[in-house]
Amino acid sequence: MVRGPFVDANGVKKGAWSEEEDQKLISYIQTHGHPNWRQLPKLAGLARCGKSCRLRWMNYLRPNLKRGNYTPQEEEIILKLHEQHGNKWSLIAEKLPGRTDNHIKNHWHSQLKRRSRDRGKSDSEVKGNKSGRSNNNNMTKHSESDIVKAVSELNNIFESSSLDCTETTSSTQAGQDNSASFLPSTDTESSTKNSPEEYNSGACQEVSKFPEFSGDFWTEPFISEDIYSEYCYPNIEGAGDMFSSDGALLFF
DNA sequence: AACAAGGTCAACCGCGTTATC
DNA sequence: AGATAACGCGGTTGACCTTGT
Repeated sequence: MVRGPFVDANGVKKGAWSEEEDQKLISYIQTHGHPNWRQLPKLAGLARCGKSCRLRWMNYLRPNLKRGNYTPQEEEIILKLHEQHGNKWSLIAEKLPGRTDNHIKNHWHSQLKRRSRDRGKSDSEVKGNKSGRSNNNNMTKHSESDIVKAVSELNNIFESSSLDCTETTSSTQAGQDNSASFLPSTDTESSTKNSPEEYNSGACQEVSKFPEFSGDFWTEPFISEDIYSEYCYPNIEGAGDMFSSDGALLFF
């Protein structure tokens, strides 16, 4: 799925990341943070450029990333925000905790672009589309208030969610949406070698303290970024500044 | 079963913006 | 104020996967 690893003329490694490289990057950022991406690869013992390290961390290794299928709510927000802002993926990503601009961009190009196009067609045209998923076809142009409302509803879900950091729950149920797979799984048999989940579990030294995330992203308590900073940036001050004292996200 | 076409997604590249000297 | 470095964003690529024929 990804370019095979190779070394360019400057001795900089490119292409797919190995597990060892991931662990080096995770381990370094865990301890030192990432005040300077340019210097980071050298200090971390990686033969990568800073950009590559940053991208790998931001899109794949960073704790609290949400992977797996997009929920209808998420897709709706993406569609609305894209309608309003265009290809401002980082801006859209800000409204979708756990999703990265790169992921959203990919999802847009692979699925939502088509759906958005269908919205511009008449109902009869859309019905004639054999691959059309009709659940969103009745949507119309969105006003700013629509978007604010949708995002606000999501924020309410996050803010109203309680979180007990000391609580551990049973391992995830078989067959459920793996959208919360950024959390380390306690089921070692089911974890896939080289999976991002496995990497992320290594990113946090005290993985057993993570509460298990056992349900849908939109209905389960959202994992507070305080936990993110506490467990994954144990040595970095102010890592949780982007969150309010009660743990609510300050994204909105 | 074999092949082709389209889909998916991690990663790279180039450029604009911001920070620092 | 200008030059340079560093960062971040959006577009694009390329290899694997899935689906259709």
